[in-house]
Amino acid sequence: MLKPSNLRMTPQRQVILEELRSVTSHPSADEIYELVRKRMPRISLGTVYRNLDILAKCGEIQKLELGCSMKRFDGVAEEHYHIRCLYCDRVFDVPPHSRIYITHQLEGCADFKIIGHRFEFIGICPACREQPPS
Amino acid sequence: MLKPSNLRMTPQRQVILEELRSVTSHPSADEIYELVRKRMPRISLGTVYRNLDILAKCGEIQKLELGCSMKRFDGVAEEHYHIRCLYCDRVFDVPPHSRIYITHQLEGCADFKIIGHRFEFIGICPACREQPPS
DNA sequence: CTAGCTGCAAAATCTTTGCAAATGC
DNA sequence: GCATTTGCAAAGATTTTGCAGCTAG
Repeated sequence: MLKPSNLRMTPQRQVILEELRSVTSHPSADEIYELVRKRMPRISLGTVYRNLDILAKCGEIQKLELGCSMKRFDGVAEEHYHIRCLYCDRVFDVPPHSRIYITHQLEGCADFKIIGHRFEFIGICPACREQPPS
Repeated sequence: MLKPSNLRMTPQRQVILEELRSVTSHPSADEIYELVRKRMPRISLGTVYRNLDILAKCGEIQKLELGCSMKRFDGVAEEHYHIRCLYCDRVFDVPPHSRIYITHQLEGCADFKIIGHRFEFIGICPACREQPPS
């Protein structure tokens, strides 16, 4: 979680961080852009992308690499798993105590240095179970 | 692994399947296009995309949703985990006996119907350990 | 025959980038 | 003051789609 000292806290960066932290919906860059635009109508989408990248590199937020076309972002920096609804594509947090212990020893991949893993549950959310999409 | 009877086995589809099954490199659509083009110079990229989609929907191949910008494809239909090199981005298979037992019971997500999971290891491959990229 | 498929090209989607002006620190 | 950041717009990268002609079964 390195924070290079040459980074500035611009109003744009501040608002992007605040808006992302105010929701639990794991929004895409474009959704964050729409949220931020309500407070800062002149901000550009490029600025949103640039700041999300920078904030993710600093460890302030997470850029999620889930199995959907767009990247999504999470204002919670602590690693945790996610579960995505197959139908509505919404993403929810898996409670941290459900984090699975993953061994870093993989038979047959002995020469690989394992440095992490990505884990995503796929399921059907309560809302979509009630009312499957047309 | 449903195979709708209204599907035809065209030469293009056949060659795409053969080429994908002839490699273990988990190629992207564009890489498959290049492979197929050696045997079928007039094939179009659109046809490759359309056939990869159809073959994946039939369960003949897998469309991998890994944490990289392009989708990659796997000619092995059986589910197995993958490990991707952080440096060179190459993807390797994790031997099937390393498959981890994942409980479908998730505390706190009780209302979610879990139907699967995606799991990808990130590591550094032997080649990149020997000679880190510049 | 005819539903499904192809090649081509244009469009769509998501993300990155070049540049000149503006601005935190 | 000056390196970083911004808005804008254009370009890039990947994937999808419309269409008219072709083809497997």
